[in-house]
Amino acid sequence: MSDKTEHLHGTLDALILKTLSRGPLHGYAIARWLEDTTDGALVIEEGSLYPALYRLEKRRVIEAEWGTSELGRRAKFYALTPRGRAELRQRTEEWARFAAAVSRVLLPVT
Amino acid sequence: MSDKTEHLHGTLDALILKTLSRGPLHGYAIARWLEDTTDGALVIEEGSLYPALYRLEKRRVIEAEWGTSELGRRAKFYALTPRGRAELRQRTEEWARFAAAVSRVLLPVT
DNA sequence: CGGGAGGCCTTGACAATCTAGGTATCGGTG
DNA sequence: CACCGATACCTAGATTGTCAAGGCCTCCCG
Repeated sequence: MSDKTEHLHGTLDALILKTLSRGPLHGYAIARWLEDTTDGALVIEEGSLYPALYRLEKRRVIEAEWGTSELGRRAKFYALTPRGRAELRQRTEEWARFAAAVSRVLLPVT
Repeated sequence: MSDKTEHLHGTLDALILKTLSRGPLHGYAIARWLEDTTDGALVIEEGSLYPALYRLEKRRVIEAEWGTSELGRRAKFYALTPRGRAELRQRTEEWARFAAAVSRVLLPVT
């Protein structure tokens, strides 16, 4: 239905961090939230999501804790660490610069 | 000096096509032009560029012809095919949607 | 003569994503 | 009751595209 999401490359981490910046969430909810708030423009495959979460946890930019979801299911909640906030700031800035550069090239009508 | 350009993933093809949309250029000039017009925000490594050009040529969205550069050197000039123009349109649209979605998530201050 | 810039190319490593599976629980429906 | 879809997690393997680092050749300039 929608795009090749290969674009995500290098962006997923930032998206996850940003999603968590409004409070802890479990993995499934992160994917849901991203897809919902972008009206399906972003599709987060579970095969990308969980490895990404694991990476981020290992680098201590997020931390995990088992809990119970809104629907009463066992779920692992992730929260941003201070390092995570710092990294989010930096990644966001990188994205902004990159996106601006690409848009400057791509969007002008020739 | 500048960013990790890993972001390029999936975007390089579109950037090349767009660069060629203003007329044939040789590989080296494509990289130069992209870096210049983005003030160095985009850095195109030759190890990414030439494989990309080869891919695009094989898919017949660009075609190559040997010629002579402005400086009198042997150089391979690439030109957009009709299929290339179509693909450029499509890729540009995809990028726009993707970038809009990511920006919508990433840029709001929380 | 040496070196840098212009030009092209390739090999191998690496990193991130996707595909496609798997597990388990719960709620609703035929 | 049997089943299926949604919720929730996880993983192995293939794929892909980028990067790093090299090599090649020619021209020009100091």
